Amino acid sequence: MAKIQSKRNSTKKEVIIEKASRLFREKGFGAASMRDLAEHVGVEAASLYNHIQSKSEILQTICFKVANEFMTNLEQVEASPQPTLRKMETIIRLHIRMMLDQYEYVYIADHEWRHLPEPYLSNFLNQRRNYRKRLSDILEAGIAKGEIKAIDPYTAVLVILSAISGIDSWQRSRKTTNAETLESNMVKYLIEGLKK
Amino acid sequence: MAKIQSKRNSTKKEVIIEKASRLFREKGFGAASMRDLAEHVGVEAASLYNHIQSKSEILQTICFKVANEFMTNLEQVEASPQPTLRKMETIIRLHIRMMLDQYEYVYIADHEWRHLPEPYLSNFLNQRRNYRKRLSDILEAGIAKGEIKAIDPYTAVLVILSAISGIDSWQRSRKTTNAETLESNMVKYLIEGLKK
DNA sequence: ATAATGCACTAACACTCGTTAGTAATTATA
DNA sequence: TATAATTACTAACGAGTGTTAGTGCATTAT
Repeated sequence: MAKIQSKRNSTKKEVIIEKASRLFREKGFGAASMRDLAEHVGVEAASLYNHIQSKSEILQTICFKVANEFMTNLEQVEASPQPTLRKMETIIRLHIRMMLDQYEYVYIADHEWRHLPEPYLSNFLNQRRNYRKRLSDILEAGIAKGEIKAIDPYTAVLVILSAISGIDSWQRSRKTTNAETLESNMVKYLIEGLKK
Repeated sequence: MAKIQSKRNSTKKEVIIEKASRLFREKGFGAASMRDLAEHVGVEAASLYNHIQSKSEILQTICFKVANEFMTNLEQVEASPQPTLRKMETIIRLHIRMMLDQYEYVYIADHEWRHLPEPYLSNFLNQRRNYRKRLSDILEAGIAKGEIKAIDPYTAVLVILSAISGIDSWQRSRKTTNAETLESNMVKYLIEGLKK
């Protein structure tokens, strides 16, 4: 019979989640059906349930995988002794690079979290709020130390994160600009706005 | 029997679209059902079809209403003799204000256009691409005239539009910051990045 | 060799979906 | 007041939803 596990070093569950991430991004979580997904995996819909518990479990896995990755990185930056501008640049570059080479996952965590069932939804939103708060704390500390311009930290965080998440609308027209150029252009714009 | 048209100066179709915009924004186009919508309007689902032709007609109406409003404004700005920085500020402020007081509509045009059926989908994306191109042309002209910093125009447009569309994640925590403050903070950050 | 597990299969359940037909009730026009 | 046009209603359609039960084959462990 048709077997899953095409690639080595990845469980069937991981294959399903990878295919699902592509599908959820293209059609949206609600519009993507399990039969859709099964077809992409090369299996009947019912067979998916030998590896996952539910459709929304897939969404949970994706959302929290991304959230954890960002959070881990943030903690490292917080613990480092770098000046504020460097900290921000590190964070911005990580966000851009995640957006570029884990596009599907990041996109879903950004746009499809609405469909998380409780209590995961609240959990996710709390983590998100917490992340932004700590980012804004970094900026605030930088302002207090006179390292960066006295801009409203909350607005700055909003602008920075939103600008990066907007890269998705660039993904579709990759031809004109390449990734490194985009990254450096974007960093320049966003960091310039923080300098004194 | 239960009648629609609660407010004067608005046809029943407009009432339906207004309620739908709220619903589509909250649950997403795919997850919002016609029976959901009908209940909010105070009518049976089938009755909606005396006023609209299909579910996706509602989405089309919303998306193109927003697109046209932005396009009209852009044409006025293009035709004006203002310096580049003023042009950009006018556009940025319009975007922010649209986001603030036509939130539901703008949000849907921003996030739910995926679900437009062809040929409306292509049409919409063309308009969007065109809009961004013309914005970036304004910046390019400004750079050529030496009025603003020599930043990559495409990246700048991406950052500006994305930053503004990210206001939606602020909408939910309105308490801390008020609208005018957010607008002026955001304009400051975004315009500062363009100055020489 | 035998038992045990893993996994894909078919079939089906219990919905929900957008939408249409046909009819009754209401409103506007004359 | 009689007639025409709107518009809301009930009932139902066919298709699609996530998910479960039960079955049998294939690989692995004993």
